[in-house]
Amino acid sequence: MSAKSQQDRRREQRTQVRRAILDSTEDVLLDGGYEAFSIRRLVDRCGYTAPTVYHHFGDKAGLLDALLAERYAKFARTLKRLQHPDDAVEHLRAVAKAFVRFGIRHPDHYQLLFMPRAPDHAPPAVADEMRVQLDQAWSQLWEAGRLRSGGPESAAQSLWSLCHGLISGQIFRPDVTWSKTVTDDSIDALLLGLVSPEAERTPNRSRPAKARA
Amino acid sequence: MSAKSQQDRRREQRTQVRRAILDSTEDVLLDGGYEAFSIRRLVDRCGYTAPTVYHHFGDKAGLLDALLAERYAKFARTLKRLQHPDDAVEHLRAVAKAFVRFGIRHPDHYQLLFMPRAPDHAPPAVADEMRVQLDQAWSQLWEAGRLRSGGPESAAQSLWSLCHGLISGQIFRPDVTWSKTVTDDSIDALLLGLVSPEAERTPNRSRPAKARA
DNA sequence: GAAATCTAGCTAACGCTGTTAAAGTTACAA
DNA sequence: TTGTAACTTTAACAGCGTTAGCTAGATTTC
Repeated sequence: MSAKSQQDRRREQRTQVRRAILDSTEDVLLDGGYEAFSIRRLVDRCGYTAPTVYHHFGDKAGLLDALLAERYAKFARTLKRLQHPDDAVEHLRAVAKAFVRFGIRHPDHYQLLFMPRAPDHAPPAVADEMRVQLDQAWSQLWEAGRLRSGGPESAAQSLWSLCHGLISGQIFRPDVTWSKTVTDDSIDALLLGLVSPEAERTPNRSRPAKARA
Repeated sequence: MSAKSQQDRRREQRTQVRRAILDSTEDVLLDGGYEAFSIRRLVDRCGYTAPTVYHHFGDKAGLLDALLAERYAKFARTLKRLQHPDDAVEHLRAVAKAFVRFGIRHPDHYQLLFMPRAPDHAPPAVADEMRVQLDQAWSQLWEAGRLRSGGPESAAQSLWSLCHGLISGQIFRPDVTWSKTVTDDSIDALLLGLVSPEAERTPNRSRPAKARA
């Protein structure tokens, strides 16, 4: 029992150190932004030295990935709460808008999660979960014959691209006065253009076929 | 006469040096990509030393801006050739698609022109010309009452965001297998969702009100 | 209990980056 | 000839991500 508890205590200490480093990472990130973040600044803040950080996280990317995995988990939970299991279009609309809002409110996290530093460096695997989730909704619409043109991949990538463009535009061009409705307007418009209303295909029109899509 | 010609010769020498540095910049950029570009690599290639580059271009951003101003001028000329003065929607469609195609074919130039390195660093002023040109088309549609919702700013920023998202997605995620039709599909869909067909507004319904937009 | 092993953290350094101060060189003007 | 201005260089600064090599301490093994 003692041996086991010793191991546990050591593991606990390890996670405590990781916790402290991650918290300082978040601090530095928050008050300097992504561009200003550096290992030097981090170790000045958290008291440890650079090699300790490397010992625990491998390299800078590993450190940021670890931080982002936590943040993404939180975000994924809020996205799960938005599900409209009965209406694929409303599901896509809600997730897309929430996603854009998240990106604009947390530009540093967004950059780390979805804007790879180099073309070959893929973002953390956890960031693809959402895409898979959305792909399901698109397949559903495709099987229901409600995509006006193109396949479900094309539609999924369209919405994905629009969201990314909305976020990075508003992040990187604060000098532009962005329309307050651009996010809602563009997502609504794209869905309107991609998806045909339910009534067009199913002959039974028990429901009034929706004012929106 | 002699004095003047001397001055001219000096100016000519100056532009020659600038030309040589810019050409080497292009070379380094082409075979290493944007990430791998550095002043050191540049001066190794072009024979001059770093302070010479700084003397002529101010700093790294100035050097890249100078290169990009040239490249953008070429690009703007090809865009001008696409104008459909009689049909604002077709004009927007053609310019948007050409723009995305340009971005994907010249990722390094695109990054420099439209992806500022820091949130406060605005892209070169020359890059805004196109936006102004497109804004005119949107105002035209707005005045014709053909925007389904939102104002012309919102619509313009929607299309702009979509284009940017399409390009940066396909640049930075070569691991994803992008749909070959995603650019056309998404631009068509967004325009379809943003702009109502001409017949909807004018009471005379001589045309069947919906082939494309 | 003593020896071997493993872990965590440190100091100091490497090679790279953008940038610049200061000095030397060259060409033209007075 | 002397002065002035532009041009180019050498040498360096401050910062970056990263790592080799060492020490102190805890854990395991004999």
